[in-house]
Amino acid sequence: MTSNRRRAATIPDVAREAGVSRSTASRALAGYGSVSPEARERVRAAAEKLGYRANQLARSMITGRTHTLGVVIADIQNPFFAGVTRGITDAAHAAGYQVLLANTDEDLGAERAAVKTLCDKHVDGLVVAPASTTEVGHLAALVEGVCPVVLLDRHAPALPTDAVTVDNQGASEDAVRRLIAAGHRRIALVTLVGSETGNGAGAEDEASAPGPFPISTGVERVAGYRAALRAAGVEDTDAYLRVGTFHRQDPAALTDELLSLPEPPTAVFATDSMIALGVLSAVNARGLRVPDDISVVAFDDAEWTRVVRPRLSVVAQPVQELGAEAVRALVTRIETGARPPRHITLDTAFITRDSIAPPP
DNA sequence: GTGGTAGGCGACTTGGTGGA
DNA sequence: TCCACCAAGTCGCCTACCAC
Repeated sequence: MTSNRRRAATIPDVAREAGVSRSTASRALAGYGSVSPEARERVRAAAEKLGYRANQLARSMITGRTHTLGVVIADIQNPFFAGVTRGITDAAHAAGYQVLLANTDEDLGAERAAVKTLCDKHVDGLVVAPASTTEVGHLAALVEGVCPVVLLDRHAPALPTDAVTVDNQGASEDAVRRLIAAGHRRIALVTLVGSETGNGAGAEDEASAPGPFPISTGVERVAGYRAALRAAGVEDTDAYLRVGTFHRQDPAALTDELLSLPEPPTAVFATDSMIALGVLSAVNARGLRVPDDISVVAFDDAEWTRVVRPRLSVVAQPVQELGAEAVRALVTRIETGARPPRHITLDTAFITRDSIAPPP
């Protein structure tokens, strides 16, 4: 079987067309050494005529660099990661890098496969939102080797590399404190964790039990929730804490279970905007009104939270800036080599809208 | 300023050799 | 004949060096 694909023009082709040697053509195209203006123009014209494009594969062989970044995100459908990816691609292009994207659905096995695939493609570095911040052996091997890694949205203390996050605990504590200030005492938290954790949290029968959490984000947001409740004198801080498993438990079902309790919560804190959708779905299904019957607060300022009625009060993260900062940290690490790992923490802001009211 | 040449990058294929 | 193993060659490009 023969290929219909025409052979791409190479430097020898351009040199022949321009009537110069390969050396001169190469010098003129790459902009090094000395080339007369006339020869440079002839080479340029020949390259344009032949549609010459430098072979990046061949160039990568020499330089050892592909100018490609691998990005491993947890949930491509989540508006948070859509915004983060926008920040990543903009910052990468500005720095002269292309991006290869992989989605893991918060699954550790899928993450390991994605990391392997991207490394096989010889990306210059990886931005990873890890499905687990405790099981990071596959990333540790890279950090110790030749592929720099920057963690995004989550950080793993055992992994000596850069991480870019927000102050999840502080932001969560602040959000719950605002519900307490509005008079609430029965405040629920609904969250999801990855599907394969290796520590039991992914088991079906343990799904609604509080912790352990495989992701630092979950640990910190729950810690902030508990801290705020403790500070308000609430003894059983886990009575209204519900932890589901990504793709197994529906946040709406978890919320419905909470609303079935003899003393149901008067407020719900959803740890991301997708979970908030599930919470609202369950609230609507029961004919309850926000905020008259139940107050709702979400982590993430997704666009829809500003459009629905009532508009949701949220913890806003600098979503695009998270991605851009991760790329900047990664490019610095690629281009300047080893330096002590940094944990960059960006600020959040609580946005008060219409979904908080005193308890009924 | 220019031309010619050699070496090297990494993954893969091809061909030669030796042993079972 | 089959298999395993190894060396050499392939691809396109960059770079250094020397000669003119």
